[in-house]
Amino acid sequence: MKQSAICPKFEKAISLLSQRWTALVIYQLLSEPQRFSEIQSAIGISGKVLSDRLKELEQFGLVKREVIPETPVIIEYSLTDKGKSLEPVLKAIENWSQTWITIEAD
Amino acid sequence: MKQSAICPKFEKAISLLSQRWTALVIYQLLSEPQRFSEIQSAIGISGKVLSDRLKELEQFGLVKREVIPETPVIIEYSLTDKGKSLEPVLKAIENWSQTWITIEAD
DNA sequence: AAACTTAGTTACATAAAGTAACTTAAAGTA
DNA sequence: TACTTTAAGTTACTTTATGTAACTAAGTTT
Repeated sequence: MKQSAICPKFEKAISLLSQRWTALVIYQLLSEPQRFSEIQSAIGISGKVLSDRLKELEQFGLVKREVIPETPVIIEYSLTDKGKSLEPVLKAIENWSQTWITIEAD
Repeated sequence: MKQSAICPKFEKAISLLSQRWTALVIYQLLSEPQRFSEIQSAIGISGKVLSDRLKELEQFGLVKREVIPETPVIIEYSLTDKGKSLEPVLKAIENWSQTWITIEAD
């Protein structure tokens, strides 16, 4: 029984990125900082799960939540450097998808 | 209400890769073709879910299942070209994880 | 004051994943 | 021959994650 030679850092990264919605939220924030409701309608995630994901991503240091005291108050989510550093990963997926994924018309 | 400008191919790729275990299974097969039980013990996935994932990946054209009529019979799973083409994606994640993920000792 | 918007939260329903025992087929062992 | 083991799954059941929709709190517009 040869046990997992899988690097724990890699495993942790994978478990982060393979949570549903996580990659899409990051991808969405890659273009620009956004508000809760913008992310929500852009990717079609429920408020509950988006709320969960943003908290996790914040804890993980990938996303920053900022309260902008305009009137009315704006709550803006943006990527930290760590978050932005995932861009190559997302781009690699994007690239791959253009070559290998087909969408069947129905 | 500006609706999803997200590319459907990208979205499909993301929904594939952000299913739990999918990326790890592919990563594992990247090194060499393997048998069911090898994958299972290497990444610590349950038989049930591995079975599900392998079927999905086969349907998706990423993995090939081959019955090798040795004695005893060997069932070998390997990546197709489409599967292998995910290597840059997995490597990008691996790279990222080495720079940005920390494992806390406890 | 009444109605609306933003950023959530709560309660409940459904779907996905984990666990452990079981199955089937072939092979090895007593 | 009967008994056990191994590989590759499957099944039944439990736990966890996600989805849905209604609700809240604070401020805004009418």
